[in-house]
Amino acid sequence: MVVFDLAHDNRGQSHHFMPHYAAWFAPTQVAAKIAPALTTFMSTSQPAPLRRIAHLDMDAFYASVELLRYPQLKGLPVVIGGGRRRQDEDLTAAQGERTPDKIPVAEFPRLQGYSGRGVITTATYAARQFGVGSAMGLMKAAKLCPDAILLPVDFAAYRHYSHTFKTIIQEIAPLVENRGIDEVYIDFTQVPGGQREGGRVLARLIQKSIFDATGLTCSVGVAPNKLLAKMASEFNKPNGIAIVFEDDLQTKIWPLACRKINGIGPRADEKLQQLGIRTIGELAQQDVGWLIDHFGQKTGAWMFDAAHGIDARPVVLESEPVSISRETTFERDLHAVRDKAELGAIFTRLCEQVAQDLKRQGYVGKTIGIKLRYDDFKSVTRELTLPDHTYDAATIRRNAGLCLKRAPLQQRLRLLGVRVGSLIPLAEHQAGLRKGPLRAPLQTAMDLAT
DNA sequence: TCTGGGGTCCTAGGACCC
DNA sequence: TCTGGGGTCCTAGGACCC
Repeated sequence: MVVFDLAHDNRGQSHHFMPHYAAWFAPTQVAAKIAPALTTFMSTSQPAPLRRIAHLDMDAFYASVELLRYPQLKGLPVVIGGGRRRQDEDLTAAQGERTPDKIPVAEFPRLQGYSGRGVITTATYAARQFGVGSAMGLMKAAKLCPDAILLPVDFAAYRHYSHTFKTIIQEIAPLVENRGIDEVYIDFTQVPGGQREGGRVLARLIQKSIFDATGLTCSVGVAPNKLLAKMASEFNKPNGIAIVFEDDLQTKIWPLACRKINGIGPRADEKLQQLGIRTIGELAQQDVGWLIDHFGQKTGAWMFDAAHGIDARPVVLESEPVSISRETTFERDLHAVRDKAELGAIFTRLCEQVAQDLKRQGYVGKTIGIKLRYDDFKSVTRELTLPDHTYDAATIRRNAGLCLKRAPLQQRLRLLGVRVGSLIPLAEHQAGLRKGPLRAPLQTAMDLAT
């Protein structure tokens, strides 16, 4: 393999790159000088690298992080979720002077006797044996498996481990796209070693590096694109690697249920089944036009491509948030009139939290919205757009209040949410404000001149 | 005793402007 | 007086994902 040493990139770091990599990452002057030579070189002696995209998915992430702290729970039925304060306090009290790993199993809170509206976020395999699983109500789970240990969700801990494993990946392969707390896409195409055994060698290196640093395992799929990589990462869970090439489409992808395609959810799947389509292979046999007739231009065309393993989406390194929101389900259903004071207090607190989130993350938004969920679980949203961006809690509260007035309030409510959308970075907004007063007179002068 | 919280993207209709 | 498209913004709902 030919390696060019480009000495230093614009962050002052030293790297070795394969030639075609240079055009992307070298300082412009260097790239300009070597580009013609590279083009000749590539066209004569270097075959284009295969596009190799990896999807990495942490195995039972929340439960695994909890087991690092409480190894004595390994193999036992554990569910994580709820968030009733009682569990936190029980556990804190139970800890006392002991380190977490020394707390006897008998002292952990059980599902039995749980009351409240929480749902399961994660269940260990031992717990799943009893038929409990993600999104199930905790009270229902308590009936199925009363002896299961119930741990409160600890997002601070999960975020910490999330940051750790993502940093490790980034040091090995710099092109990483975040997909929530426990998943990433990685572009292997230009990474040294990324082509070896179709990506298996690099996947193994990343897996081992994460395990050595954290004790956590993950599963990796490497394929020509994100769509196939995402499916592949599920093939050999847990702690597995799966390599998929274009030629594997018919043997490895087509036998799978349509629901395995990321983007086909319960509704689309049901509709497909009604049309007699169950597998991706069957989906692939359909006519594009026919799919468009049933699912619309965009979805139909997308489904057709997906079934044929086609997906050109790039790995996206950074993206700006579109909206920031807070919502809460009440302990008991509340009525807009009879529980006005309680509801008002919650409403104000949600607005303050959103305002705080905006400030902390450095954004301002100009669309203020609310979400209501009624006791029959039906939801409505109302929103309005302000003339200017804001992160001010009182402004958000006032306008969210106007939204609330436009919603039906006869029925009792189970959830209230507040959202701020149409976000722009605070810095951008402030720069705009400084320019604002200057621009108006200039505009006028120009208008007069023309 | 049903069903959390934080997001993104798409659709579709209406307003409004050119 | 009637009749156009196209583009953008706004709003409400819904599917989907982690």
